[in-house]
Amino acid sequence: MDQPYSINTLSRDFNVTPRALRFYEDKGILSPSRRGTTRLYSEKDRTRLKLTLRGKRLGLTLEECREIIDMYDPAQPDDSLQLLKLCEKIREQRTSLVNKIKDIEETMRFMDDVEGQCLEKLIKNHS
Amino acid sequence: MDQPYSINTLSRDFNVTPRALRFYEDKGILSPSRRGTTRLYSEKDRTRLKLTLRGKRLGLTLEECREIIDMYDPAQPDDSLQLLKLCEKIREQRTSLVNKIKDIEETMRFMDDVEGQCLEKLIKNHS
DNA sequence: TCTATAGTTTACGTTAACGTCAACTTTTTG
DNA sequence: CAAAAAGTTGACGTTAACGTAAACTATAGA
Repeated sequence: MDQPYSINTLSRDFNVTPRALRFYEDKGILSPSRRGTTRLYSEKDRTRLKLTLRGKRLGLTLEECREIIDMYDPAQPDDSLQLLKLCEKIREQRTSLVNKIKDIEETMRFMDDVEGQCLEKLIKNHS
Repeated sequence: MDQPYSINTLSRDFNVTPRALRFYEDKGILSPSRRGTTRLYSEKDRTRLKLTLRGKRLGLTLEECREIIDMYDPAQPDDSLQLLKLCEKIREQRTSLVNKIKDIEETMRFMDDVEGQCLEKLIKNHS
């Protein structure tokens, strides 16, 4: 269940290169333990990697991904002020996500429009 | 109504630098006319710029933006085969957008989760 | 007409996110 | 135990998307 993953296994599972995994480690996104010099990735690393790749698909930078991911770390602060700051960050992220959805919806409408014109021409060609 | 825009006006309107506008021209996204050597941007350029920036916010490359934008050009083909290919492209783009929405929804759920934990701790701190 | 102001081209610099060797060191396995 | 397989650390290369500075040119207002 909680067996560690080698760098090659993880890279195959997520379809990224080992180089990328080492790079993410450099950027503080992953922090595999070591057996000697060999990296051992945990379930937590898998989760963080998954969140990172999801963020990338949405156009976030690795730095932005890390910001989001670090929110989740059980090492969350106990300090009320810090917790409130976290809540504010969450609010900002939500706004940004809502805006992205709006962008997507508008792009969808754009596609509909283009498709409409396209079909019209196709029909015309066959009459 | 259809007065042309200077490079500075356009850059202010969309909050991008003149350098970026020239760069987009280099990449075939914008194609302003000229009065002498000075660029004159049309309404069409504004539209294309708007679509480009929208694409960028969704994490598309300029090249991908151009692909989408070029679909709309009234210079659409009359050739049925080309039109069908365009339809296929539209289908692919839709799939990609739907996937992005899924990613956003999952990220939203993630945020909810983090916020939940956060509020829990805050309440605990005040009891 | 003179001088700001706006605009142009050319070209090198920069940052993010890896790719691609090279040169070793460990493991693992037949 | 020897050779192949897996992994490691540099370190330089690459692409996208501009930033930035230099050196002019054109145009517009006092």
